[in-house]
Amino acid sequence: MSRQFDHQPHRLPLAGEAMAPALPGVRDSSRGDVGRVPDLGPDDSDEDLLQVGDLARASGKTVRAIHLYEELGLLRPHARSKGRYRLFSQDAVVRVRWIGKLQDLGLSLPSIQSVLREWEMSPSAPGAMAKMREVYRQKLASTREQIRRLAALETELSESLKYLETCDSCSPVRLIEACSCCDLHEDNQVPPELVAGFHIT
Amino acid sequence: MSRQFDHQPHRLPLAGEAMAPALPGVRDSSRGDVGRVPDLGPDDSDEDLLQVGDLARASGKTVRAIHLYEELGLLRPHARSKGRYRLFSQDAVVRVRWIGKLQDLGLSLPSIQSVLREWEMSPSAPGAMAKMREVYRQKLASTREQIRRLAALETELSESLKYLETCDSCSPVRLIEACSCCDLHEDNQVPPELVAGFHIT
DNA sequence: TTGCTCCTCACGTCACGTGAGGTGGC
DNA sequence: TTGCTCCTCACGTCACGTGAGGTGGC
Repeated sequence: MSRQFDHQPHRLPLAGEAMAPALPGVRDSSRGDVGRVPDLGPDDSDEDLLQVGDLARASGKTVRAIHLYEELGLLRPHARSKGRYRLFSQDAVVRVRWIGKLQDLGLSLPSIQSVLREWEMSPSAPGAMAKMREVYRQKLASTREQIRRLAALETELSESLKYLETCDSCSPVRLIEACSCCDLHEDNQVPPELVAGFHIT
Repeated sequence: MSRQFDHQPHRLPLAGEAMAPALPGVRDSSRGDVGRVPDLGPDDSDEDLLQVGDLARASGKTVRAIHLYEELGLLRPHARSKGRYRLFSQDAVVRVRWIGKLQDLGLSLPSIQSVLREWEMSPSAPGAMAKMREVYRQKLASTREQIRRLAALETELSESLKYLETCDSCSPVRLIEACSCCDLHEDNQVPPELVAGFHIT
């Protein structure tokens, strides 16, 4: 089922490895730790590269979604294998999870795109942080509002379920039309909106 | 701005009113209370009909959305005016709000469609109620889960904002690249994921 | 060769948004 | 006539889902 991290990390030969060994900074090792190429220079990021499938499992997103994020410039594979397989660094997991969280906060992918561009364009570190803070401050407010809405819905659901409990004592041969003149509910209680919505039109 | 209920309810001449007065149950009155047609039979629902715009405002949905719901069979106008304007009964407001709540609970319109069909097809009142309860029971669980997720995100946002407060004391000429070796945060605190996500790739 | 994973199009889906071009009704 | 609201197509958008047809690598 899960072949996530319970095996050797992927080590595919990189694009241009044999054909253009002069190209620096683009290396890794081949699968199963056999055929590792000799080091060609100082490089600290040639370990533990992930294929899209691995990244998908590690981040809880689909391969298609990750392709889309890359298309939108939210993500870049660290390298490509000879067979054009995308190879991601571990950082990519953080990035994809980060995208998911911003989505949960209500940002669209185009919004995330522009937030990220602004960040990358920013000439000043604390300036970039200030913009980030503004976004997060607003999202904290809207998230709290969203929680309030869901909590209200939760209450409505509970009350509707309580109301519907009474229906257990109704006769199975009763037709739905009879509900409008039902007197089983205590104090002729008016049905909650989640129940009333069915009956209408 | 809001012309919702601060004026006379709409009273448009109904379709077929002059041409086919024999058609019963399809009536209302003309706008501004002038030109009201005489009653043509027993009918208790010819008052306070709403145009789509009114329904949209009253339910917080767009006209386009209401058209879509009608297309999907989730809603039917009580009647049409001579000019083919849709005329909705007050019940429609409850129905549209109900749709919105089920959407908030995570149901798609096709799902709502089938829930509604099942309900309308059900031969037994308590049987229909039992099915409704099953849906609501599951949705109560998923809503609680969703609230938990959002609450966790809320905590993360708060912590990220707190972390970012420290950046106020950073020099404005600092570049973002310097963040990776920043030592301003207490105990060399590791940045929260919502902050780390920016830095990556 | 088999089995698995990946590749690049490219069309489908869901819940609408957004005009285009026209009519209704005071 | 003006101003507002409505009508019916019909194409656009957003975040993917879902094949189609092909290749990579043990």
